[in-house]
Amino acid sequence: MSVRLSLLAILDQGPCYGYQLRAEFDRRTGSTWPLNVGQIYNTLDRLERDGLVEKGAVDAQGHVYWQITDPGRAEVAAWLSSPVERAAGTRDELAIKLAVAATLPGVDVAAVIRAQRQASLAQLHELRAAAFTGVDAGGPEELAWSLVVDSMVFAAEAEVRWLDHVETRLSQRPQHAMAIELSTEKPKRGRPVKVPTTV
Amino acid sequence: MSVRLSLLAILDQGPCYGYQLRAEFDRRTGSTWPLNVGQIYNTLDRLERDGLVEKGAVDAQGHVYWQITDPGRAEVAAWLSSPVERAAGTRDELAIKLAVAATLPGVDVAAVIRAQRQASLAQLHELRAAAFTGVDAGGPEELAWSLVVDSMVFAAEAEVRWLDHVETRLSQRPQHAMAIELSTEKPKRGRPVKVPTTV
DNA sequence: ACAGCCATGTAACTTGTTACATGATTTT
DNA sequence: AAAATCATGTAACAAGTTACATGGCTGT
Repeated sequence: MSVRLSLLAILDQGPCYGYQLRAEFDRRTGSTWPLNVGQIYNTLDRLERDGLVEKGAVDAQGHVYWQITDPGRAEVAAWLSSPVERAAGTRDELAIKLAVAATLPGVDVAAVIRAQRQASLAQLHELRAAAFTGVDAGGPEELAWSLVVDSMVFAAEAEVRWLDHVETRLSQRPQHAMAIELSTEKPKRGRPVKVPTTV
Repeated sequence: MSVRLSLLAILDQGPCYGYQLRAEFDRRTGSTWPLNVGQIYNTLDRLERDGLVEKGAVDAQGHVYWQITDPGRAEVAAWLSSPVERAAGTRDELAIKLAVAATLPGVDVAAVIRAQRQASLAQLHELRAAAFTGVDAGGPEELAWSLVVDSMVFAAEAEVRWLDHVETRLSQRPQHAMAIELSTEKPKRGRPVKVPTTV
């Protein structure tokens, strides 16, 4: 939902045309995750379908301007005032992968962890180098870019720390103590979700 | 891709029928992200379409067993041996949101950060409490669950740290120094993606 | 003239996700 | 007998993403 809502939030500042929206999004996210132009028009159509934006005027150059509606403004306000729920809400690809790999008898978890750790660490170093070149950040665009890179650095650090943590915990017990065989008995549902949802 | 590949990896251990697959997935991920049953059959159909699994025998109870194919096995091997690329590859909802919010003139970024920080911190405390109840983890299922919760703890910690970091950096300069007005000039593409991809 | 960017759009597709229908079996 | 769980499936949709088609304009 972040692309959709980001575009909506930009439109909340004033009407834009499609191509312009991409540039606005790219600048504001430090061009870190460049957006395919087609997706803009796609998303605009869907936002219009949902009544959050509407086609506005066309200027002399032929630019098709889109403007936000009242429901759209409400949507943006709700987005900005409510936190992003990730921990319990969204699936964590790496956590899933490692949990599954660790509980599968035939899998060399240690190797999976090693490979991931190496890649994550390499990434972290590159990120730190990139972050370093951007500390002199003068303009707002550089600052925005710098914040995004920092978030990646923090996330990568946490990832490496967690990998080490997992490696330690797994090394304390033999591989077979972790493995879960395919149950031939009737499957029972596991314990109910214990992780709080905080919604 | 993680659900799809997780199911495939489980099938790599031996044939399963749909309903069983859900239980296997749930147990192995600590029932943290319970899977809608329908998605299983959905995913199996798509895996079959892609030639990664095939319908196998039906037992006396009427259970439809699915088995992995050679291409499927190769896919699992590739998945396990290659790292998950998140930092530069996948979009970070919160980073996008904050970067956009911070560069939008009319937005009270500080309030957004405060709200997020409060929610993330509350989540973190709940997670730590949940993790604490699980440290005595005896069985493999408890251990798997514990690892997943730990990953959430580490991620939440990093999130809070980053939020504080952002707050500090933003408080150093006035709000207007961060804002990026909608450009009326011809949009130019920003700097090319500087963040390394490590692929 | 030709290459390349500006600009709008369309069509197809991916994974994930939910709601619903339908029976069989099991438990209470 | 009723309720719950087991088990398989279908239909629809969301958001993201890409490839492609089509013009106009601009710089070389």
